[in-house]
Amino acid sequence: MRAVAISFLSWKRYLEAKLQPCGVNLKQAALLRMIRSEGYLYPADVARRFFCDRPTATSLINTLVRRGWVKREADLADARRVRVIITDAGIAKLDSLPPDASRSAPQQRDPLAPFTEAERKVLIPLLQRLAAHLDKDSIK
Amino acid sequence: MRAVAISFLSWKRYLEAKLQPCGVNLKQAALLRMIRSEGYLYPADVARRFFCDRPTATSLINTLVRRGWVKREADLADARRVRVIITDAGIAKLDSLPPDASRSAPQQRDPLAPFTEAERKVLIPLLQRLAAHLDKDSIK
DNA sequence: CAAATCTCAGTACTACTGACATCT
DNA sequence: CAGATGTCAGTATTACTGAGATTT
Repeated sequence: MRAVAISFLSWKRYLEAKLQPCGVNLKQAALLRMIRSEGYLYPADVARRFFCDRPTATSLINTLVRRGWVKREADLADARRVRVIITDAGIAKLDSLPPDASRSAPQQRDPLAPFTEAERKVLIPLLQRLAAHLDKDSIK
Repeated sequence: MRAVAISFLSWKRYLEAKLQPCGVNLKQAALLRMIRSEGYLYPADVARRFFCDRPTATSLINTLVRRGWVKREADLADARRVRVIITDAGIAKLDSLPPDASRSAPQQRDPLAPFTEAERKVLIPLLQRLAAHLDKDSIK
């Protein structure tokens, strides 16, 4: 897990440095991308995906609302719930980000650079199994 | 990198929940462990190891000083520098932590549980190479 | 009424920038 | 003096707890 932590933290710091001129941090960019691709998210979804509590999700959402990148919308099916949707400004902001500033789509600094094709074929499925294993358990 | 992020964040949340009753978070525990094992650290070391800036390292150290777990000491060889050393209370606190609450020494929830012995022998070196690759680049 | 969902108030910690004092 | 090291002030974000409003 030490190697996982170093990998993640190095990568995070690299991406944050890259995103910073855009006025976005890693979590904000990831959240915007999720909302755009899914159409909307409930605050509880946000909390689950970011491994945080619901009040924390509220503040994550609030910072994006303050920037004008997302907004809240009533959910007609269940009035307890709120849909978080992306705004035009949010889409524009996402489009303005450097293309490799994502956890999943690297280019300039390729995490896989030091590995051969055969090693990648082994490493990637193993990593995905590790993530699935740890993630599953974390849903208390 | 997505799998790496999910693995790390799930693991982090699990450990933080475990450490919380002790009044320590993951970074604090890791820092205490580093200081104990190395004897002392300079603030610049702390910044490098936690992938943060020097002022942030100062506040990490300050929170531990406030708790009485570490203290600062003059460095005789270079008067610009400060050594951060652990106190008796810090050692006692470390010893009181649950044994598997570390990034490196898991027990109750084994991250490697779903893997066979052969798979572990493959995954671990690959992960260490990934960490070394990303970490190296991050030293600007 | 019990449970789910969300938010608010308050607190603490993390992280950065910019500035500055000190020492090599 | 240039460079390295550490800290301070100020600000913003993240994260939690505890409480409360609303809806199912």
